[in-house]
Amino acid sequence: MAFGHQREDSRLILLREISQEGRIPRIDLAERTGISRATVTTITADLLRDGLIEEIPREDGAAGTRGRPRVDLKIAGAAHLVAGVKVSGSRISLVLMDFEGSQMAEHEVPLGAGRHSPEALAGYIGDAVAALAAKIGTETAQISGVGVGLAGTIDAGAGAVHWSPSLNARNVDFAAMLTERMGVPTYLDNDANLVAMAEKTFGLGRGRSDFIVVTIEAGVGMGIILGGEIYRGTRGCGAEFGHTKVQLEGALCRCGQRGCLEAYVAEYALLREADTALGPDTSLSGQIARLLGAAEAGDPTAASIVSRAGRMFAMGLANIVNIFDPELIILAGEQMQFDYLYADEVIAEMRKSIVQVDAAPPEVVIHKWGNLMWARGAAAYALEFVQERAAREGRVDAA
Amino acid sequence: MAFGHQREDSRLILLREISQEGRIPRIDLAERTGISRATVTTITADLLRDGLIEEIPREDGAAGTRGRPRVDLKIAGAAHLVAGVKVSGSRISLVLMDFEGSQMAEHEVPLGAGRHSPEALAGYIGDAVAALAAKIGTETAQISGVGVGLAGTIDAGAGAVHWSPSLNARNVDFAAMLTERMGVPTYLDNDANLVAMAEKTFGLGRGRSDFIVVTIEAGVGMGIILGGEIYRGTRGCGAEFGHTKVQLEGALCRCGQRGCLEAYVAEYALLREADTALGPDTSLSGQIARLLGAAEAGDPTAASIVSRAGRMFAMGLANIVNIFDPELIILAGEQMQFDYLYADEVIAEMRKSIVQVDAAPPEVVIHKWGNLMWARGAAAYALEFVQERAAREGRVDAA
DNA sequence: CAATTTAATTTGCTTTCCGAATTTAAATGC
DNA sequence: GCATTTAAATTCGGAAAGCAAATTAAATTG
Repeated sequence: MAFGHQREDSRLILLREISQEGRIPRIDLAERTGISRATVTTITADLLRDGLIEEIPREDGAAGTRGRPRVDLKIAGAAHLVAGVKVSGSRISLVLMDFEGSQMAEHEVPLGAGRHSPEALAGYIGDAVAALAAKIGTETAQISGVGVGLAGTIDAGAGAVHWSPSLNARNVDFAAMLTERMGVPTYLDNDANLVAMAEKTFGLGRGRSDFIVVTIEAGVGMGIILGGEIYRGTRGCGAEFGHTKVQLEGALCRCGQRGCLEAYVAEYALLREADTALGPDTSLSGQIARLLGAAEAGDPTAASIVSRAGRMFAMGLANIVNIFDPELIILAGEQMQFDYLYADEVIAEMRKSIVQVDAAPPEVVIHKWGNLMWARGAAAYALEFVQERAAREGRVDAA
Repeated sequence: MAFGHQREDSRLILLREISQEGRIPRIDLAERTGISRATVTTITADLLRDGLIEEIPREDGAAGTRGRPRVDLKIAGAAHLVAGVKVSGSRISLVLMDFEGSQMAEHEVPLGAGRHSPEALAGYIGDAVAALAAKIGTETAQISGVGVGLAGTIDAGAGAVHWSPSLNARNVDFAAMLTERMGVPTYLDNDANLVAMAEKTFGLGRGRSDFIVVTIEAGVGMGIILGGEIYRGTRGCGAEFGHTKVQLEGALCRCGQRGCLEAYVAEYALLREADTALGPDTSLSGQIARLLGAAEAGDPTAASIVSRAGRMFAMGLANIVNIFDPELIILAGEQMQFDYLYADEVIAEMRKSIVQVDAAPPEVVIHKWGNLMWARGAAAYALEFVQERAAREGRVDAA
């Protein structure tokens, strides 16, 4: 029996397949997974009994074919609840999802700027999750898993925060702390990885197993999906795209080193140059807009600042492509203000800088999303764990 | 039964473990693999019957312990033969290995410079393999697998050569051609990957599952091992470390682009600057020596050339670390003449350029090896496939 | 030489999952 | 309206993998 060796067993494989496809008949499940029809019947019967999946009664569109009609299966939304939490500098954003991935509620609470003690932050998160659950008239105890995204260097496997701008302590076993505080299994990850997760589950990376997500906000982040899994490096602190070097002895980065990509393309990098070129301005975002406007209007200094940022970004991106050879790159961002980095010229320049082979260069897509995407990614991350648990446990005791 | 689903089955897991450990008693196999002792007994009995492994009669050193003595198992060298082939610009290098990985013979034949037709090159390789087999009084048909390493962009999975400096045609289904020509399954890969393979199997990467190998010869290459497997990118043409960009609008590379790492550290890059600084020289390697000597002696121009190459190399290396966060980097090279790139200052500079976290920076080791290491990597690559086949087939008909 | 210790094997059983045969639920033909 | 066809789903018997517990084997110790 394949029981002792706890590798991916067929229950999980089928559950994942159903989840990914949304709705799918048994015969297609057998086809896609290579599991025999007989076994698919047995296992899906189990999953149905356990309340993890449901049959969809009629497939209206598919009339007219002879033979016994296929019966689509889907994930039973009601089986579980998961929450996704994103902690940013100024607030905590949350979403509540059912087992199907449908959003049930969202919630935001302000968070005092600066660093917090781990205990305090765990408390804020716990309270926010409780408030989130209350929105659909339930409570924290009914949630099967919570995903939490945090900026900083995080060891997702161990659930530890090595360092984060939101915490005033280093090397905190934060996942365990949250799990204990809420009484719900909590999974921690770096926020860039969560965007990758969101793209994989709901976004443009759906169905793709190898792609890279680049995010720009205050800094430049990257999430890498290899073989359908988040790649984290050995110590869980790889993918520091923003601190790859694009210039020897280059511009000063806030990490203290020189020549980091971030030191050319991040907001603060443009601001300091804008101040030099256009004179200081009290409004930060206003100043960026002024700079872009001046560049547009033909101001040579402003244009050179913006164009250099774009070319540096293209160079950094090309390096990623040369190393990973991904099939898809998703440029994801919350704000429109980084449009100049996502411009066609920049992408074209990147294409010119990669190693030329016969195969087509990687697809590059731009995906703008709102604030809650981070939290949705966190929820998707938790959902994977909950699916795995649900598949492993024979029966689920939904209250 | 786990038969229909052909995932890694226990036979292969145990065979691999024995192979990796060299010699290991059953009880440790059970311990390490998580397979029960009962099953280990059953499976190893099978493997013994099939002649794939052997018991080692006495373990002399381990006397003095109570209880029934452990009986070490090892791979049966005689079970299979594999060959490794490396095609370089001027010759074909080959090694013959037994199933244990012990070298049985080596062979080298000159190869006319320049490009060859696929048919011709397949012929040369086939003849060379036959000559290799003849060295131990056997023939090609007795070899169970051949690994072949080639420079160029190669799709290892498909066995296709997109482009290679050794071939005068593009997109050749070269593995199939060799398999047919020799009547032995042949596995193709990029030569940088083979060095990684050699390091993993025999070298400093032994027992490591995540590391990176950087090679310098004419160009700069990289092999990436993630999770014990060679990472190849989506289209099998990633890891182009030599063409990552280290300078915007930088030095001209032979690939036609500007600012590639290679354009600062490769032999030809140093040569063209050396010619400018010291005047031309007819002897290529002599000129490099002259340059290094002058730098050593305090010539400021020469020193600046060499030091810039070193700093550029450090920067490229730091980028790799920032992206992958490997536990180990192996700087592998055939020749001593790149010592200046492997100098302590260069490594120190790299360390300063990576993102600082609490965890220790990756270990960096330098490994110099001879010409046959490539071929040994190719053989190790073929060996993996032969092991897999042997584990899958119930019985092996050794002639 | 009996007791002890540890490794390896044997035995009986459980679990998983397949192939083949069968049943089911429709559409179609007459 | 009823037999026929078609395709999906299910049932049934069996085979393989692999475990736990009991047993056997080979050594040391007192």
